[in-house]
Amino acid sequence: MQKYLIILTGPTGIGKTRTGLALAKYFNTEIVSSDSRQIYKELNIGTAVPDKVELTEIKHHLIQNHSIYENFNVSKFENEALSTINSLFFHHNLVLLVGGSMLYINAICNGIDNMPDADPEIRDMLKVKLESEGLESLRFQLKKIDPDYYNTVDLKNTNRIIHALEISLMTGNPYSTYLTKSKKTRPFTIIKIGLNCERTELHNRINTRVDNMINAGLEDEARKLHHLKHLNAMNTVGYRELFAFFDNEISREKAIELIKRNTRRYARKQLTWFRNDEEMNWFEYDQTKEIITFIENQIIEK
RNA sequence: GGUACCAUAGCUCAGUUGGUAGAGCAACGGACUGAAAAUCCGUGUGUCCCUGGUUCAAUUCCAGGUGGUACCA
Repeated sequence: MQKYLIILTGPTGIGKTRTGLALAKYFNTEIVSSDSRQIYKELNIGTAVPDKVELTEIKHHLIQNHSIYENFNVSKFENEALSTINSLFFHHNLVLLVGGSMLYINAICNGIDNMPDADPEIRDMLKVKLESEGLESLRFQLKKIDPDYYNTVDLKNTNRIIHALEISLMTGNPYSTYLTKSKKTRPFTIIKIGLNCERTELHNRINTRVDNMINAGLEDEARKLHHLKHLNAMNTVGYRELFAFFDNEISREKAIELIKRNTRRYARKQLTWFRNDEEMNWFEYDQTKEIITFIENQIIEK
């Protein structure tokens, strides 16, 4: 029996949760999340996780099942999401993957190369070096260790340079030797559904949603997490702007304004990524009926 | 109703001694292999309020109109 993974995605605030629930009910199946922030159990309001009613109506996976104290990453996501999806196929012919994290979705569709997780000590060491000697020094080191990657990487992107160095130093092999550029094959058929709407309306939806989050108590939630702002997981829109307010760097009003702006920018970045995906089938956010028809036609054809 | 001041990018405003204009913010485009809601790169998007006049040339000067603000009635 052919298995289908329906990937439902789109910019933040477009209504993926709602449409996902409707599809899950219709196809009598379960939802796997592909959201890099909803995966954390400590985050609620700011990540717009499905509420308790929604989570009991339909079984969700990879929602709030990890801690912000862990060093979660895309590779762990790939492994965990794939094994979850494959076990769901034991009882379902169709499974939903719902979320907007582009790289995570890409890892499910195309896979990601195998390499070890970065050693936090080596990363810290490189950060110290960055502080004391500057980015130029890290570039110089990368040029010696991995000239191939040095020639292709964006040399202004500190994160990428640090990552290439930490993997190279840890393993003794140049980072670029781990990049096979091969696409992994999956034992299921993928159908990609993208939700969208006119940009102005998307901005309105986002602005309203941020106001709703503030009214729902986002400030209190963020205040409790303030002392954890150094964690990777807390470098998140909706929290970091409030942290800046708590640290007296900006006003409360300014923080809310920045949350809206940064959410809008995130949505644009998502659209940039998804736009280039030729496999994406685009729908307006309220076309649930059309989406169901589309999926059914796809399945019948195969 | 009268007088003064203002009208330039989505917003706040510069500016052009007359040669079709530029800052900040916002916005937009792009890259993307273990931090990805991350990180990085790039782009002015304009009937200079409207209609006449002067001029080789008007967003700029002049007149009128329209809209706005302030003050006086």
